[in-house]
Amino acid sequence: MSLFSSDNPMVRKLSAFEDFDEQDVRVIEDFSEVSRHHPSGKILIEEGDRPENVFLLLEGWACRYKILPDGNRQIMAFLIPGDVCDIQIFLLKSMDHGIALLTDSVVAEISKTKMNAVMKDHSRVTRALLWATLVDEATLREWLVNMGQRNARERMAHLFCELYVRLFQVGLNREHEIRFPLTQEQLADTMGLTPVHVSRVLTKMRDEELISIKGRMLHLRDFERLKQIAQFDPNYLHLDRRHPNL
Amino acid sequence: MSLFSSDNPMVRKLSAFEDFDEQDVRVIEDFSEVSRHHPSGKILIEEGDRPENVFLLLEGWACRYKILPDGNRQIMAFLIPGDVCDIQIFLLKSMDHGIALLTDSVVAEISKTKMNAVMKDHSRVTRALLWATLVDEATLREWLVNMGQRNARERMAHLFCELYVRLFQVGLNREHEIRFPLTQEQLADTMGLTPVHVSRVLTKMRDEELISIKGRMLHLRDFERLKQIAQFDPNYLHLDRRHPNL
DNA sequence: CGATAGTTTGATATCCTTCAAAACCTGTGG
DNA sequence: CCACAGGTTTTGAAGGATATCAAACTATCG
Repeated sequence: MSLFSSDNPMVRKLSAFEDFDEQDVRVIEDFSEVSRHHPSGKILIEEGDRPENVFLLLEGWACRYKILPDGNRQIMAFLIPGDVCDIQIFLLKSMDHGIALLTDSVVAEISKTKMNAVMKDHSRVTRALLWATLVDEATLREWLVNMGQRNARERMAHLFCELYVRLFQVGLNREHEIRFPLTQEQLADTMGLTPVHVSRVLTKMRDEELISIKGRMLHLRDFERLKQIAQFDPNYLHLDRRHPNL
Repeated sequence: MSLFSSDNPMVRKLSAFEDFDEQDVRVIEDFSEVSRHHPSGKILIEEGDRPENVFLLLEGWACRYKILPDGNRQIMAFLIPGDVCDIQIFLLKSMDHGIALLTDSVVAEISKTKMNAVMKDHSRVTRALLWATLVDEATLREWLVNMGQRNARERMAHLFCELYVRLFQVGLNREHEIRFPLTQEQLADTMGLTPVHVSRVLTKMRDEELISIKGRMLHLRDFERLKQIAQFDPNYLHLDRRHPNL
């Protein structure tokens, strides 16, 4: 939390990296000034689009995804409150992937001019935004490790641990419990598995009292064992300043 | 190629994004000023290190990798001449992965002060460096797609296509032929497969006259079919300005 | 020329997919 | 409150892709 605390999810998130002063906090909160509700399923950016704005998620979940010619879909990231879709986005001529909402959400859009102005005048905020970009990239690398080196059960455990830590960071957890709006099909598209296999693995994990899922809530009943199964090391989230022992 | 052409691999690479003037080219070439030879296997950065310099690869190959507690290794990126290891690296308190040389190489190190000075005074170069970062991230996403949605044969084909295009971009290809220093074990660590299976798949691809490998050179004997097998779409490399039809 | 790293091959086991059907939710209209 | 529709989850049987283990073979390099 910043010295001047805030319930703005982006302030909470970036505070893991930088101590902000009052003005910094105002600058970040300002990003959320103009926000809109959008329904689940809404596509914020489509592959091929020329990016016009930076999106900032205030409430809800979104994902980055790519659809292959054969129709298969790969989800490459989840966005949760406080996350932005790439602040340097304007450098690209066209998007190489899409971003879609997974739940009804509240989204702010930041114009190119506003983003440039902030990056010119507010070095601490800029540093924090660039740090967030590095963390996104590190997360992507860890997902690659997840796919390459872990089996279905370990992958699942790893994702649960990551999401818990990230939601914790923005204050959206309860005690070992988080909102979990993903369908098993979306989980399958995330992990490179079939929904059938996801179902089997989840059933097994429930039987072993590792987790329970009901009503779109996920309860990590044995966080320690989940971390161990996943060989989960949160270092890649680069949160050490705040939460030395998650 | 830039208006003021250069055989510096970084100039060649970044020219895919930006037209540089003479001074820009000098700034980029200046990064290579102080360079050193290092032997294959040398670890440039180890997981846990506090990053001190930005590394720029001038000759040779390197990889980003992570080693899990159980000893398994995942390779998460290949660096080829012209590639840098993350210009924002100083924002991190410790590295979440290592970078090692895969061949004898020539490497330049750029100090924090030098990098900061360039980013302050040379906007075109800075934009190009940030673009390169975005491309690295996009490549990581494509690798995730590769792992999640493609089988061993398709993954392999995809990697070959990507490496050919990237080496083409810095002028290090021959006609459908590139240097290819990777062992099958390294390929396995890249694709999340066993060396045994990599061997079988490669043997099959050779039998089908898709590729041939001898003396650490890779020949793409049927690039069209490889692209098709991999569903290779180079859009994620964001090279459209230069090579509209690779 | 021998030592060592790298590659190939075979037999068998495991994980995950595929296909198909049934069961279970959840929200909606009557 | 019920019935139904659509999406989601579960279950079973069988097949395919990749792993594992072990051994032989082949480059490469001092």
